[in-house]
Amino acid sequence: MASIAQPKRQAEVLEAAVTVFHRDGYDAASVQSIADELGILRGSLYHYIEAKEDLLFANLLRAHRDVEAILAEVRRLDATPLERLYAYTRRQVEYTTSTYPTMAVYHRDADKLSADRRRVLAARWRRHERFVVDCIEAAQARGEADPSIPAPALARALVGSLIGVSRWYRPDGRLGPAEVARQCADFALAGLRGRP
Amino acid sequence: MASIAQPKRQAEVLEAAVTVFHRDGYDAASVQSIADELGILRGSLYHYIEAKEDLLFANLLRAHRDVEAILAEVRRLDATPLERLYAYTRRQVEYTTSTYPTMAVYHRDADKLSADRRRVLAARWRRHERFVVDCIEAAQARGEADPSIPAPALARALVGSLIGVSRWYRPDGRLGPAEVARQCADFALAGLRGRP
Amino acid sequence: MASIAQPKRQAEVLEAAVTVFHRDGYDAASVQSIADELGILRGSLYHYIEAKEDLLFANLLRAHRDVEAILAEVRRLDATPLERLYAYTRRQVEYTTSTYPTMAVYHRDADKLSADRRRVLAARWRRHERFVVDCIEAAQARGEADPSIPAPALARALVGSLIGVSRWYRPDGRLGPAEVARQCADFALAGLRGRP
Amino acid sequence: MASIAQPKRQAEVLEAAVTVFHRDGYDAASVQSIADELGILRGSLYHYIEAKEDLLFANLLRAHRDVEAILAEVRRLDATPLERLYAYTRRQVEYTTSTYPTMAVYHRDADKLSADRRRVLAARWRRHERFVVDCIEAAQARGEADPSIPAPALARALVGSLIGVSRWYRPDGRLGPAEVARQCADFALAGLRGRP
DNA sequence: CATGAATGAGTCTTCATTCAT
DNA sequence: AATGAATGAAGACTCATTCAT
Repeated sequence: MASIAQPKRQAEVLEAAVTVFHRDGYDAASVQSIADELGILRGSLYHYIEAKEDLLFANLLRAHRDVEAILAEVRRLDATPLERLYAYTRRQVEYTTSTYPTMAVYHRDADKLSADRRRVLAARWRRHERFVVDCIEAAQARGEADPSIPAPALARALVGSLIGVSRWYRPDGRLGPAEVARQCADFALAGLRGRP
Repeated sequence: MASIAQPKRQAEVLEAAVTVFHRDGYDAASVQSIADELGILRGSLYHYIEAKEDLLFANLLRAHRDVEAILAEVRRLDATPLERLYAYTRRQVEYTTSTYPTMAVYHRDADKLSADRRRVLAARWRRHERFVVDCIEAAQARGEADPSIPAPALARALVGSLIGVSRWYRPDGRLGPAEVARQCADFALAGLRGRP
Repeated sequence: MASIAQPKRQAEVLEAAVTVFHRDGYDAASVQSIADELGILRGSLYHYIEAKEDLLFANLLRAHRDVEAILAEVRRLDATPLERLYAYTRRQVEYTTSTYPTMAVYHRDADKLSADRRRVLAARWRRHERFVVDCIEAAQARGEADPSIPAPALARALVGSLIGVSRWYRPDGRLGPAEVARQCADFALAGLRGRP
Repeated sequence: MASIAQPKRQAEVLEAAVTVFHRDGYDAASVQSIADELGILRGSLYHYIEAKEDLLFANLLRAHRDVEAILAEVRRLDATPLERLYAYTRRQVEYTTSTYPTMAVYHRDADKLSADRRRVLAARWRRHERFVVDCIEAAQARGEADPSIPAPALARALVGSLIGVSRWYRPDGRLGPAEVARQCADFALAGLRGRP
């Protein structure tokens, strides 16, 4: 980002971008339509960015910062591994639903970024996954999670459930973020525990 | 599809397309690169299709036919609802992994289709979901599935797990289709059953 | 037309287009060659238009506006029907010759437009014809025009003569617009009067 | 034309072509649609022709042969110049209307031919015009045609009327060829005679 | 900060034509 | 005669980006 502008305007630009990216897909979204969304001209957008890709990257980077804050918070919890996983799941789903289009864009369009930027995100994503795997292994060690499935596989299944939410959730639906988060966490945690 | 050609060549064309769509994304995939994959000229591709979109649609339609065959097979099973769901989950994951790039393209690019075609797929998708919801409701009625989460929510969670597989599975990974299917089905079924 | 541009540039673009359309025919005329005529790049042309067809339509619409101004002027004349027809014929031919390529393009390429736009022009063209038919009927009623031929047929013959001019007239020929107009009007009016 | 085929088939091919050329315009008419009209495949058409242009040229050449037959017939008439012109006009209009789409294609699309072929037709067209001009000059010399307009100008006006017919005539209209021809000839001849 | 004209590379698609079968 | 797969050139149009004002 050229980032010379006032933070407020920057945030508006990012939000307009993520809205359009979500609606049209990153590739099909034109710089024009983002400018339209903001009520400015195409050329004027280039005061805030250097390239269209910046708008995607900045949004996804923000998502990572937010999610990492959730992780830090969960880490600070005085709780068993399974309780941590439950807390993580709920907060993650709440985040996904309340910032609605962001995570949907993340999971669909992150790989449209340049190789360099993709690597930056991938590294942060791996740390995220590592946290989940670690929790699951600890839970398995305590006999609280299904030992017949390797922790990485369980982690993929758990995270997959969370990602799934960004595919179907709509802010105007019947269920609010909290309820969705509860249901999703209950399902995932039972899945982790496995059959009695 | 213009479909005047020999079925074998048609199938090759479709496969080349899905390979490229998976690698580059539907929007970023050029007709040129699909032709390259086939070793023919860009223009020659238009013997088999009328538009690039046909290649996406034909692939996704085939996926629906295949999945519906799985559904029919599962329906014919002499089993409890939960057993049906288990069988469904395993076969679905086996299908996803063995036709590898197809379902990944489905879940990422289906909404790039024209409105008409999107509607066609959406209708078939709803029937698919309905099947899952029905099974879950039957299982809940028999006390075999968690009654504290509405069936549609459980269905979304279950199906989300399956879709998740198409996001991370790679055919050259350590786990084969059968094993992935087993782990995924075990996780999802435990999730359905809920806490003991 | 996207019509955001300065009117002067717009007019230059239209004129370049009509020149090329006349030289090559609408279908065979490439957007490239119109851009060449203007000394800009192919892509730059799309600042002024949304599609090649816009260039044809805008030119033909302008022709209609101009011709309708002639009709209005003739209507205001204090004259007999036949005198009106004579005035109409002369001015129409003068217009055709002085805006040279425009009417030639009109009569050759108008039916290349989309159905919608063709309808717009056809409606205006019918009003034009109606004016001529009305004048002829009035002249017949006063015994000043051949009563043995139906007015619509005479109108077609008259208008056909005018259109014919756009087929052979060249601005570098021996005859100027005024002379051509006089000759054409004398011929057509004698044709209307019929044999003595 | 490759002309190895039976004359009957050849004629069918030519007619299909002129029908499509008239409907779509030469440039926009695809070889495909001509093949469709004949119920054969695109490739098969190339047994009868070497290039699409052959179909246009052959049709226009046939028109010239037919028109020249009319001219020869009129020349043989034992009549005054004006009577000849009247006979010429009627037969020409009858020909135009009865072979309906052919002359319409001639006057709209002849200049799409290659330079060589355009020259061939142009030469024959000039002979045609010369005949008309000669008749008019003879008529003027006998005081039977308006002397205040140069013969070439009158010829253009006369021929323009004839061409005009091919623009609006439809075979399903109210007027038959004979009637149209009479009206058109009466108008044109009165135009030639000029004011009494 | 904003404008809007211009760029230039790239995309999908069409189509006349050829040729082995 | 007919087929239909393949060609290759050309066309309209899009769009991210730049820059003088």
